[in-house]
Amino acid sequence: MRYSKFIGRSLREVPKEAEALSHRLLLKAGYIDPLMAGVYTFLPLGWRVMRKIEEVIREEMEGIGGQEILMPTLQKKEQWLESGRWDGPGEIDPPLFKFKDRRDRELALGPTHEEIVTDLARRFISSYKDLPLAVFQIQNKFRNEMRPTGGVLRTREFLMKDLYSFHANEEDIDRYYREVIKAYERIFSRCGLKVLVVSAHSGTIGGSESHEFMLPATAGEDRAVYCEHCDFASNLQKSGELKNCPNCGQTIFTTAAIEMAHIFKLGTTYSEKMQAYFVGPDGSRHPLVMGCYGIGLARIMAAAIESKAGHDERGIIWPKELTPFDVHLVSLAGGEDVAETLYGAMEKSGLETLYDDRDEPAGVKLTDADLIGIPVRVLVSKKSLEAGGVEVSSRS
RNA sequence: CGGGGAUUAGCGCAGUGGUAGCGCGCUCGCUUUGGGAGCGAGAGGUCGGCAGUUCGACUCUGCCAUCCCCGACCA
Repeated sequence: MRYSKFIGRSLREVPKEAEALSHRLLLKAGYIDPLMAGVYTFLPLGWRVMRKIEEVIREEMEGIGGQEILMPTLQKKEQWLESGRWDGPGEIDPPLFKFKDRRDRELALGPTHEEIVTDLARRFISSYKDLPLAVFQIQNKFRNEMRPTGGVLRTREFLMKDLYSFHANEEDIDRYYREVIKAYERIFSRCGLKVLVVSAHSGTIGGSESHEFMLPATAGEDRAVYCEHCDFASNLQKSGELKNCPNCGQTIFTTAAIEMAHIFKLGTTYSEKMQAYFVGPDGSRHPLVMGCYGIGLARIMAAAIESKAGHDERGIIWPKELTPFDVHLVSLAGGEDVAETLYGAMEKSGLETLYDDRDEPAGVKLTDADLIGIPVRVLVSKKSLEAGGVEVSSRS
């Protein structure tokens, strides 16, 4: 794509509201644009990164047998009354965005899909022979947060991958839960993120056991404790302050962290409330054993930048899997014609190319290239041509 | 929801009780071109909203809205 035609080119000055590093860089480089508190447009660069993240997640979810579906954003009150999360003591937190349609019927925007998916399950799953079953979607969620923070780190509308699994018994969900953890570890490692898997509270989602995937980062709102000698790690909220590892007695470390993902063993909480049963080999009815597993896509985008390898003083440095384009082609004075030809050839060969064809001084184009953070740069100029060709360099 | 800060051109900011300016960006022309270029000429504003005080309000007062930061919650 030609940078001269982009909607959302880089900014000389960053809006002062941005404090978090990833927020500043995403705004300055033209990846996102704010609409209101906690609501953003993803501009071409930002959306391409989101699609890359989506692809990594999709591959890994399909790799563990997840079937992709798309459930509605508009949800009806009745199902939320069934689960007890519409209002009252069991009300979901943050609360639902609720409103009425033209017939005065109460609706909500979905913040998560346990109700919808459990309803699907009770109608489509009837026998133990149908189990296990896992479905996932990548869909916009709406949460009426008290306070959105850190740009795209915590928003009121956000793209989330949510996976739901259904099992005949505890042993089977234990097995699948471990598979999901491995798939998540692959997702984060492919996105260049070194995360801690910590045990956590399950909040208003409910269930018996839950884990969070935390990225140590100063912008994080959470705190995690972990042991460097064994695999003990926990959300500080759950473990409380610790000096020594409860497993091996070694010193415990504490770090600020971004919650990247959260997974839950829901057990039969929802299936019992919503009467989602299956018939076992013995011919009697049992409630489905459920798990749910969520990842915030924009958080991965922001976290990749917040991580140590994701930026330097000049701008963003994308990992290969997330970069919005494979190559950043930059023409400088005297290199325009060759750059045009090269651009055509690169596009034709299937290389995703961002072509900075603007008539701008070298300083502007090079500074923007550093800011945008595409890992490979190809420079064509009079100087490079005199030296026999083009310059290829790596952002890191 | 509690506390703090803010709202003037696309972005960053000045400013005064007498009807608004700077830098960047944008448009046109010329010059320039290896690290955010130069000169010249332009376009762009109901000064967040509603009341009030006043001969006169962007400026003073009140209410409201919106945004940011800190706290409790989340992917």
